[in-house]
Amino acid sequence: MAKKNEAREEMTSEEKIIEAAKSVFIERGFDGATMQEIADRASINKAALHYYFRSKDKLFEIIFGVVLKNMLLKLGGIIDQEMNFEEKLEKLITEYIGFFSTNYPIVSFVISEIIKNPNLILNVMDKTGFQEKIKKVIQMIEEEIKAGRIKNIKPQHLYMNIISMCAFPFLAQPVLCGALKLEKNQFSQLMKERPKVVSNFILDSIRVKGDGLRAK
Amino acid sequence: MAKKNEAREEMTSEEKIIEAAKSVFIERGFDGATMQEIADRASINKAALHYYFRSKDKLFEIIFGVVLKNMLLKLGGIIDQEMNFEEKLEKLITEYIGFFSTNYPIVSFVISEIIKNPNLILNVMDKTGFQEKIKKVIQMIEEEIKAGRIKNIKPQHLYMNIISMCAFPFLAQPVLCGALKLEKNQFSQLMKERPKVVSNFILDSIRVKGDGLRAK
DNA sequence: ATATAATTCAACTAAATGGTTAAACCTAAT
DNA sequence: ATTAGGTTTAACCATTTAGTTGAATTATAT
Repeated sequence: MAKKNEAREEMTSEEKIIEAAKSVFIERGFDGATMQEIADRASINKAALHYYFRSKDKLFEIIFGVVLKNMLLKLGGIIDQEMNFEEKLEKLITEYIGFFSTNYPIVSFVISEIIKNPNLILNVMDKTGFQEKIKKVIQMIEEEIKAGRIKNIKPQHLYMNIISMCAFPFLAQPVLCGALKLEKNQFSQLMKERPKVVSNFILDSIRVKGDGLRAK
Repeated sequence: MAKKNEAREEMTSEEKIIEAAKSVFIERGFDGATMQEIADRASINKAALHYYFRSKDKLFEIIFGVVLKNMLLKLGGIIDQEMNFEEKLEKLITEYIGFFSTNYPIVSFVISEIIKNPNLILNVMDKTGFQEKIKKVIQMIEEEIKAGRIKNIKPQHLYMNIISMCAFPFLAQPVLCGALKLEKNQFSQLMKERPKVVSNFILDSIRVKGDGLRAK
């Protein structure tokens, strides 16, 4: 905590505001956030807030852009190393789950706000190179299929399957815990196992039959 | 539309309020909703709103309870018929996807609000018998495993996989469309295929090897 | 040191919003 | 018809909130 306070001394007001606004918006959403709380959390006056960022909308637009961009950059930066397909897939899944387990408040914030206002993505998506990264994944899948190393499935479906199984359990955590009667630590335990489980689940599904050597 | 207006004439104020409040809360969330808009949409005075439901909080509590309960009842009522495991699984997936494709605003509303205030589930979950329904699914999976008809996987993980692949694409629809460069109609097309795709994907994964007869 | 510009602040405004009140209005039952 | 009950309304209140203002303060350059 000493570190954070030291750091804050050296931060410009603008930086303090951005950090504060990020945390408030993520915690409360656009409607739940107030300029006052953002100002308080940045340890500045509310008027200074308007001095730096004209309005709540402007501020939100910027914060949302930053948050979404960072998220897409992180998610996009995962699939670069040279490995074979199975290793790549396992790596991807493991890192996705790691990301979502740490950042699900951000993901949930992004999804909620986008559902309320779908225009919000349009600006950001292009600037991150995320689409190109995903295209690479799609192409990789296509090649594996063409080479007959995995079963035939539309790459978009496979990608949706992967990201769904990695992300959804964290978003729906309270509901799932209720439905499955899980305590928090039981849920955490399941999530620790999950990278292996999901990897195996997917590989078991898409590996071509007759490849009995690697099976189980 | 005639039907809706006719119906509204016969509705009590209380019913009109509940319907209006439901739509406003789902559309805007608790923070984004205003009592005025709810009153307007119910075609009554704002004071009448407070006459029937003391406060915004009280009204929200009731609406949220109703919405979540209906959702859980629908999701829970899907798995009753007598069939074999594979048929049941396909049926479950098909109906889940059908439900989420129609009701994702509700699902997203429920998830967002619960994330902001996890206490909200506690009350409702018990009253719906949802947990018992899920327990049945879990037991069914356990039996299949014990009988050696599907591979060994923790039933909770399998259930999470199923519901994730059914629900998440709709929640993340705008993001996925952006990432995969899909037009709305292309996305709809994918979602039409999805019940079959997901069913096959799961069955391919959990069927025991050597059962080459049914494969592909 | 002084002038200039950037930054911060306390105090304010205007609009929106949740909630209240008291009177008016129905609608049965007597 | 009258009355007693629930129901509806317009007008109001108190609080919160985004946004403003103008003065004070701090840093920066001359």
